[in-house]
Amino acid sequence: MAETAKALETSTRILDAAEVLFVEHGFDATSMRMITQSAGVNIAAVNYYFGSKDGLFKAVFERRAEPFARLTLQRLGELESRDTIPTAREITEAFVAGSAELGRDTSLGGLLFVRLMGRTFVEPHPILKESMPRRYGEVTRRYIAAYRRALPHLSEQEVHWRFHFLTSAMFNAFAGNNVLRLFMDQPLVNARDPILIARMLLPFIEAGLNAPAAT
Amino acid sequence: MAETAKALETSTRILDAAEVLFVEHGFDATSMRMITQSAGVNIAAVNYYFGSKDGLFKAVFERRAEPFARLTLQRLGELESRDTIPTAREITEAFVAGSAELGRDTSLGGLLFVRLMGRTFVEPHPILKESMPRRYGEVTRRYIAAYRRALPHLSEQEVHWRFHFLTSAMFNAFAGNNVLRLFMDQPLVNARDPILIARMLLPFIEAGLNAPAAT
DNA sequence: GTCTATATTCCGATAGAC
DNA sequence: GTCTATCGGAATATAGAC
Repeated sequence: MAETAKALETSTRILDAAEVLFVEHGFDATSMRMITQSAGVNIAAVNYYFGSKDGLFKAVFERRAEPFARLTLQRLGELESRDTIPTAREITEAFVAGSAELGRDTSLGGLLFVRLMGRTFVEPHPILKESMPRRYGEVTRRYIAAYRRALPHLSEQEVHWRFHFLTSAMFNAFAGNNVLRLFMDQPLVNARDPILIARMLLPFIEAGLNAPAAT
Repeated sequence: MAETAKALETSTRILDAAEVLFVEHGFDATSMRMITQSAGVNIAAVNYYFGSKDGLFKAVFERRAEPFARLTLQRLGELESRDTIPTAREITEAFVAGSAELGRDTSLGGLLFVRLMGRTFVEPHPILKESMPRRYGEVTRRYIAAYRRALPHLSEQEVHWRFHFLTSAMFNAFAGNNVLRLFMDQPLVNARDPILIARMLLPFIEAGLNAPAAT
């Protein structure tokens, strides 16, 4: 309590501004001048607090990583503490709810983070090569294990494929990366409401997961 | 026949090199020096042939646009020339086959193009704002119309949503943008074979499309 | 911790010789 | 058409005063 409310710490202001700009323009197209100007801090502050632009990017990611992993794992844990084996639908609800919930809670910057994820798939930054599996390896393994129990008619490989498909659809949907937005002059769907997106996603993914094995 | 075989035209060499580098690193992270060096041409050649880096990017896209649109439209046309209404499965096969076929025919650079598409969703370059709807508007409209006939239990909005989901899953799958690759140290599935990808995709997408409407 | 000033590098683009 | 040389600007990063 030694410090009175002094608006926001400089490092936090940098993280907030950088997160928005990285999501909006990508890593390369975002300069440190844009970031520091948007944050209202001095240009040298980034190097002082984060060492480099790469270090800042990693810090932006790390800040959201733990809450996201904890939330999705907790949801799955609640599901698995019951007597019956969770269905694919229930597992998907737990997984999607994590993102949708983060998306609603703007104080956590959740939607921004999900969009950043969507970006990172197509443009993986080398600095995350080590930290991402450490952060999310357990999440991925445990969800895939749950899906395998729910979908005994599928081989392990095919469960992995379907997890790949569902995460692609999900992260792109929450991120608003829409082929319709690119291909049509006036796309009919362009919603940003995480609740609506989750409602549209669930039947599609549930049915896709439960589909018979590939021939 | 006035020209003897002189390896490859300079402009084509530039297009080929630029396509690979744009896909690999993105537009901003790819410099004209990287491109001209990879193509083995002079640094000034890009401006001579394409006017600017933006012009080159547009040319890279335009080169693949027409064959892709023609192929997918032709497939759908064949389907609709029959007596019966095409099923969601058949429409999806026609759509996916277009990408899978381009992916197989390396002389067309198809897989590269699909990966470039996947990138463009998350990082739309302003220079494509006008040309993309012009090129692909008809493809999108006609496929969505076909899906609407095949899925009369869904509202127009929901058909658009599901088209969004299926294209996300498809383009990411063909592009290899895999959450597993990012989250796990040794992902189980990382295949690049378009035929295998299409075989894994189809049951998932078919079932997802035919799923009941969202509650 | 915060700031100014600057070092260094690389970028896209072009002028002009051949 | 192809090349060299270079311009003007913006990038990251840092040295050093306060």
